[in-house]
Amino acid sequence: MSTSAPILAVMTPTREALIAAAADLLDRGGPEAVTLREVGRAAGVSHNAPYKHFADKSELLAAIAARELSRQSEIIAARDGPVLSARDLMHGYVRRALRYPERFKLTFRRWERDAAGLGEAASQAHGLLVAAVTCAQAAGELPSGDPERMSSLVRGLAHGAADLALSGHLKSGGKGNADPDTLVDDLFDYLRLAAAK
Amino acid sequence: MSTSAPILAVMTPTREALIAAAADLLDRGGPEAVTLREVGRAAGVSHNAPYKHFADKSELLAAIAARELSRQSEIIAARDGPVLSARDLMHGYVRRALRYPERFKLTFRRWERDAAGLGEAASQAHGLLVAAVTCAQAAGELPSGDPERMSSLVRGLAHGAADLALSGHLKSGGKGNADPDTLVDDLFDYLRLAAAK
DNA sequence: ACCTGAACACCGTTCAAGT
DNA sequence: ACCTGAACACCGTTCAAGT
Repeated sequence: MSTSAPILAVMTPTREALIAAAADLLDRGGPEAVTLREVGRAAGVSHNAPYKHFADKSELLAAIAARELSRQSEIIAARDGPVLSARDLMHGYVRRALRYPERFKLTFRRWERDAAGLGEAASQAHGLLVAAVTCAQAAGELPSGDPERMSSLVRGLAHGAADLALSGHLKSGGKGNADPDTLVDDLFDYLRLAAAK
Repeated sequence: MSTSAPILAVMTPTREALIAAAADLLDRGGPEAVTLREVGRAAGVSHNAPYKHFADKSELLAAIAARELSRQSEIIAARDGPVLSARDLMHGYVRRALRYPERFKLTFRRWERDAAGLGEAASQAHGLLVAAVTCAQAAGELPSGDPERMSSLVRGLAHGAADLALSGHLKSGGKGNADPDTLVDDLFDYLRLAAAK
């Protein structure tokens, strides 16, 4: 029974330490602070030991992004309370983006290939949202229609609001009422109105 | 009368050539392709001539971002036809993001200071949207309320949909109906329904 | 005022060994 | 199988001059 382990957990300790060190450097000083030499130093290995675990620097960064997407799913799935609503899911999305801005920006870079199982981690997180949206549609809180499409709509807003906030493009207004969480609530409120026809 | 010139037009030709060369390198090969040496070569000057016009590399990149925001405003303002609707404005926003993905990503980096008049260029573009949103609210196409806040909502969705599309996070669905333009239209359709109470 | 060439420190990557 | 140290090409930045 205990022989089956999560796929992503199959990692040598050194590899995991390298990813952790790189993520830490990223959080502290942005992408420019992530040098393979500093990563190796922080992980207690030589400056080119990373090449035994990743093809190049880009692959190490992709591993950070994949880890971040997986953690997002884990945080949601590990809740013992009631299932999160689509609205709460999006508030969590915004919250994590604002808490780890550099990881957020890194996660949504334009990655070349389907590197480091990044696609699987992303679709798993998206699946949880689609389920929550379907539930909200059944309750009449969201308009009916393709749940995938509705999920993309609400996530598009949450993602854009978070990204605009991080890049400082949401504070032009004097009242300061346009923070990402407010916009998420606004959208859900309007969608409920639209659902009531 | 003709003595007053646009502020951003006050630039030495070399400075402008450096920005153009850097933007071109960015479009072709992403941020990693933008090296000061290559920029100088493309502009026909030495590899450190940029330091006579910009404090460092970051300031040159910020100048590209500011130019991109200004152009966005110019494109909108230079139309001789009828004033663009808020919906068309957002379609144009998505269109430009997909056409120049690297510039789009660069524009929404987390810039340190208010570098290179980036803030002014951004608020000018935002002002055009607020005007269009106010107009749509008067016509009953959008719910009433603070126009700034409503503008942030629609731009948040357009921005997020474009960014998700660029990073490949919008193609998970099988039907492929979740492209950014569709999401923009969906939002405006739902908002019109909500406006009709 | 604007530009150049040499120089320095640093980084990604490779390679020949080492256990 | 995993790691190390030296080496190479490249890049951002600085500086002393040059016109």
